[in-house]
Amino acid sequence: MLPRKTIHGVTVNRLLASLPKNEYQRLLPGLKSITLTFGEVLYEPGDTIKHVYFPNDSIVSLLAAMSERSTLEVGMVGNEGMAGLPIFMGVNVSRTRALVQGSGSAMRMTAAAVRHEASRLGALHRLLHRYSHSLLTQASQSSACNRFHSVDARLARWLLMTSDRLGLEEFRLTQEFMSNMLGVRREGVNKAAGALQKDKLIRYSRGTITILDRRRLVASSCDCYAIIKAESDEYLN
Amino acid sequence: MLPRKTIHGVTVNRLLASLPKNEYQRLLPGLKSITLTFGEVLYEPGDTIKHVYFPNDSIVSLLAAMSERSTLEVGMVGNEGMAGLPIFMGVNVSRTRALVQGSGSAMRMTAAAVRHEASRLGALHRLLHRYSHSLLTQASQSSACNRFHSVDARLARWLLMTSDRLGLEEFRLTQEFMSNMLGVRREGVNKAAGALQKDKLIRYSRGTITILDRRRLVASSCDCYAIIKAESDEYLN
DNA sequence: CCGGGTATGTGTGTTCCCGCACAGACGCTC
DNA sequence: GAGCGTCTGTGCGGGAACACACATACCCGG
Repeated sequence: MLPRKTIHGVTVNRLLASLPKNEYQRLLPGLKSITLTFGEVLYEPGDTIKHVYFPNDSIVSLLAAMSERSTLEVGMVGNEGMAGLPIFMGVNVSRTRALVQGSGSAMRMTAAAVRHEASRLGALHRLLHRYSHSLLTQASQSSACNRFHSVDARLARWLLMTSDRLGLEEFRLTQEFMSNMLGVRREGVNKAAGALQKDKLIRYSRGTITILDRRRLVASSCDCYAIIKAESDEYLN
Repeated sequence: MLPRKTIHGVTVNRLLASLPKNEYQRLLPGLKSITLTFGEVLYEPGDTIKHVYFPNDSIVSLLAAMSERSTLEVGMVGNEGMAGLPIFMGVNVSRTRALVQGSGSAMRMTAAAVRHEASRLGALHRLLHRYSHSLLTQASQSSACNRFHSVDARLARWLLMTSDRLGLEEFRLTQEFMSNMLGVRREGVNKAAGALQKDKLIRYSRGTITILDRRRLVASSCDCYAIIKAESDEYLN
């Protein structure tokens, strides 16, 4: 686990925390602390984006939805990022579904405030630029990963990414849910999870997943995990 | 075919063509007209980006390279865009391979000039923001497409996207090359291409591909084509 | 403690695509 | 026009993941 900035023991959004104090102070009036609850949908494809979200200890998944049945995660947003990036890019409509994958707190900002802030070349502007690159890299790498790597490896990667963003080794998620993230069937997740459990890398039962051996789990996942992680962590420097 | 801006009959980059005259004039000294030839590699993953490229009638493919054998296209850049976007986002290193997929001309600009231009909030800044969103959408949609759709449909989509950017119904590309773009084996491309040819949607022989029935080829491709195309075309407005 | 809903385990066939192995087929050069 | 390299066609065996179909197992509320 990386060291993480906290206030009163609660993880705070690292993107916001990287802002110089004066700029943060300027943004503060437009920021509102809210709670995101599992399953909540922030945007559907085609929706106008009204707010952006800076997760603290929550996670937002960005999904490409094809048919009603098939969805695939194309981006995962935790305390290193922001959901609602299109607003920053001058686009008001979301092309993905933004789904709360992990309950927790987040800072919310109106689209208008983000647009206003994007019209000046401050620290937030610079950070969001670099975050855009990070998200693009994540999408590209996941794309190739989904194409070439086994369900087992992809599940391992996904669990690690989730654990990193939650800052926990244990969390609750059903196989059904994960199947929607990985773009495979529920039975496929079952098989992959069974294999990981058999190797004592994770334990899970009825929606509760525990990472038992992080190091070996990383080994069993593909390099994609390390590549995406490096890109997500280092852009804040 | 869309109407396309031309100078002396040669297609010009639409992104640059969308700039107001005075801003274009300001950029002009930093732009150099060059020729890109098929197979040329502009950047490898990890390379420092020295120039960005605005294709006129050329095409640049952005590839995620996993093992030496496996590559997958994560973005296609034609006259609607720019290769080297990370520079604009404040990142100097490419995470993808940029490969010239179609010979032709392009405008080249130094990284320093792009950085300088990004430090003012002009028309280019706004356009590149929106282009970033377009590229992110393209990567996301392709990702899901690669996951859920058949090789046949994906090949149809890819041929259409290539044809759009070249502005031609006929072009030269081997099955081997396409297999690297689609992330499948050469034999898989052969089978898919054979199916399309049997249905008289395309004709091909020894590297020369001709689109015979565009309308039905669109029908046989997935919606992904239309979605990506809409996003690529409309951001310039 | 009993039922119903949710979550998980397992099996059987099928399909798509991979890996390998060649066999043609065309085109360029000497 | 002989030879060689590149590109294309095809066939076969195998494996991963699909679709469908159930058989549990656990949890919670009445």
